[in-house]
Amino acid sequence: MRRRTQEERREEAELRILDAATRLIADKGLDGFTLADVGEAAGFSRGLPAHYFKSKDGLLAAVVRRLLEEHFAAWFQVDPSDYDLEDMFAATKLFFEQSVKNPQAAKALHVIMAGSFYNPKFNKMSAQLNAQSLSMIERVIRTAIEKGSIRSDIDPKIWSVIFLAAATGIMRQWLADPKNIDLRMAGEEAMTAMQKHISL
Amino acid sequence: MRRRTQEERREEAELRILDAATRLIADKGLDGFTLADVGEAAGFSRGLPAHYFKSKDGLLAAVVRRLLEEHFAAWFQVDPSDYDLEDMFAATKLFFEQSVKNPQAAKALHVIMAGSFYNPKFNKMSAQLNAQSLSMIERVIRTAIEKGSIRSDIDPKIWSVIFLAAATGIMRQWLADPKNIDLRMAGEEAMTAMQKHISL
Amino acid sequence: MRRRTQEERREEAELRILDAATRLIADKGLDGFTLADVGEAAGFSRGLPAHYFKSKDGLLAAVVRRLLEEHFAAWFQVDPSDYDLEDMFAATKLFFEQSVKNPQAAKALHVIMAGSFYNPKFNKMSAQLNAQSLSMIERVIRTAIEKGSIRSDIDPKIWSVIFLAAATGIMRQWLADPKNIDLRMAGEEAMTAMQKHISL
Amino acid sequence: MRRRTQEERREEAELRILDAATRLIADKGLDGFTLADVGEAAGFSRGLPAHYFKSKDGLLAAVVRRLLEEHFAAWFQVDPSDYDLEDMFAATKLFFEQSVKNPQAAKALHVIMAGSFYNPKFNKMSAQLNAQSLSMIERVIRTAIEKGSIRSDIDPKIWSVIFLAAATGIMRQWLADPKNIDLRMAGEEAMTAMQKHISL
DNA sequence: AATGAATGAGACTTCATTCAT
DNA sequence: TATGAATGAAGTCTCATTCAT
Repeated sequence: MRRRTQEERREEAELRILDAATRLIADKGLDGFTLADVGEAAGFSRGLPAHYFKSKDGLLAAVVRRLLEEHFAAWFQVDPSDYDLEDMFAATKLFFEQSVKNPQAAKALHVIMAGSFYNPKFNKMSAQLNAQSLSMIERVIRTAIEKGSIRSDIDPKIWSVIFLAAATGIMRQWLADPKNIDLRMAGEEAMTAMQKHISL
Repeated sequence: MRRRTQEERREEAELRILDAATRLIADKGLDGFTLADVGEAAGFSRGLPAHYFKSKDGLLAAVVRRLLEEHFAAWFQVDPSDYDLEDMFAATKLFFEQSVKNPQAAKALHVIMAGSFYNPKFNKMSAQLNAQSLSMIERVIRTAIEKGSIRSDIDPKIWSVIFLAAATGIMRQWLADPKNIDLRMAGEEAMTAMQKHISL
Repeated sequence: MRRRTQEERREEAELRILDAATRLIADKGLDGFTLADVGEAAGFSRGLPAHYFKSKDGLLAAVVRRLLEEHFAAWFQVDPSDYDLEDMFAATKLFFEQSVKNPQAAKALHVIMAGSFYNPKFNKMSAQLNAQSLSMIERVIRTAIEKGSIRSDIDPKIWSVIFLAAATGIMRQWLADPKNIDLRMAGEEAMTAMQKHISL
Repeated sequence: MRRRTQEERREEAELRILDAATRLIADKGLDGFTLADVGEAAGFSRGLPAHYFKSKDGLLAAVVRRLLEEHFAAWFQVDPSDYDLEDMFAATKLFFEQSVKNPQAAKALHVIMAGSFYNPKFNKMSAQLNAQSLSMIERVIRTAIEKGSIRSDIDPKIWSVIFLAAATGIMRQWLADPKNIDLRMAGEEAMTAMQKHISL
């Protein structure tokens, strides 16, 4: 049996570290763990995370990158041009499904977003994701109005805010108390309600 | 007479410290300032905040207490028993008004809630506020259903989640980017939409 | 008996820390001790030096400042305008005397100068001291030429380099091996030789 | 044939590593680079320097060895027995020439000497070089006195210190500020002056 | 032979907290 | 009462070194 190549070792180690970091972020919050904790949680030495990612911010950035790429790409990396209302609701549903399937990833992403409020390195990113989501929703609404599928007296900007607010707000509550909040039901109900309200 | 003055001075000093702390929480986040910073920002010595509030947690607790008492009492300290739908929407509107009037307080409260997720001393409080809000909304909805003012096929639990989600979600976006988000308009629009949707 | 005031405590503590740092620099070199070592050597906690001086560089800067101010002011903070050759040789002699009296200070200064070669924060300072010394010597020589007390075919720039080289070079050897080098004799002999050589 | 090539390759690789190390020492100081830096600067892997030289100290020792052997042999590895004053001044001049031709080597040597003061592994070497230089100069002076070419009232020990001081002091200034210091001129002038002074 | 992955000790630095004045 | 001096624990980060491939 051939031993793992260097590259494989490295790659696997990085992934295990990112996993451990994601878990720790979800479980203890951004300030609740140290780089050394991550190393140990991943089954490596206390120094390895720093060795790979140079700094805690570097590690967090890598975690964010991975979360966006591997878990929530459908939502965050979307081309809004050929998106209609149905697609958007479907994507939102997918986002919720993903989150239920991998609550730790969802929680970690949420924690990072919230905690990045004051970290100059991250608030730009979180602001960007927010703005990107808003403008995507807004365009979808505008297109739907033009197509005549929803009422024309709907303010797209306001309603993009409301839509995003509902989605993230429900998410927040579910993450805070997963046992008592039914993410899927609340999500669907809210979306249906909004859809009905703004439809012709 | 002399005695009174001492007490007053103490009280005023405490208030100035709490104000400074609120400002710093809003501007730099929970971990972005030290007790000494608070003392200096309040125009006192570096040691006074510790002297008055014993610890940073003590100071934060006092800040929370004050924010809830003085700024957001209408929302958080409500007796849901004699509350109807109108009252609730009015209270929400008031909450938004308060926040626009005193954004720093609103932001500080938000930051504390988010950041207290993993602070054992505070997550109980934030969970409580959340649960309290939810159950209050839920009871209001139930009562409204009984009174026949809203549809009976509405799930009070789900809709309390949705309502709170919308309110806090809009709040979050406004705090993150006050210039681009119109808190009052988005808030009112969202509330009206929900009200219409669940009404008979 | 009255206890020490806060200010006195602070001042004394700072001095003791600077003394300890000077000693450690002389004994172990710039990289041979930690801030914690300084605190303990001064009889305080391991954290105090960092508390006062923020960083190791900050502590070193304070040590330099103090050495220049308290031990070697005569040489380094001179107004060259009213200086003649005699004054300069006297100052040099004084510098050697000072060094013999307080070898630790002399050694610390030397170590810092040498070690600052690559520390951006300090090489400016050491370059400055060097340039300042050179230009002072050069002006003294020029004035002496004008006054006719030394030969006119002497190149002031070259000889300022030679003079400074001899002084610092002798210093260096003495510091490296105080028992085998007679700083005063070598210094005086060198100065006398140079003086004779450049005099008419 | 094959064997030879391997050895040559190894030898060339070692030389390139030593060159890179010399460059880095001159440019960044003893603590300003890592073994990995050396590997990369030499165009090899990050691990090769450690592989060849076992440790950083090992690498430094090799650098010193090479500098003394290849660049400054004339000065440092001299047999003083058959040396006269002329030879010594010639050797000094040669040392200066070498340094001008290969300033990086000169600077590296200087940096190592200065920085080795407190490195137990190296201070012995630097002390030895110093002592060796002094005793060589002293013997040359004594011989010259016996031969009657310089004054008998010259103290050989003192003057060996002065001579070495001037040479190294000028060197130091030139290394610190090569543009403003004329090493050759200052060196020659200083040597001529000393020679004249101690000659009959 | 050569690469680079992984370790772990130790440095710097920050700050809540305690204590002296 | 109020100030600020002093402590010490803990975190981040760097690297020489060892080890696997």
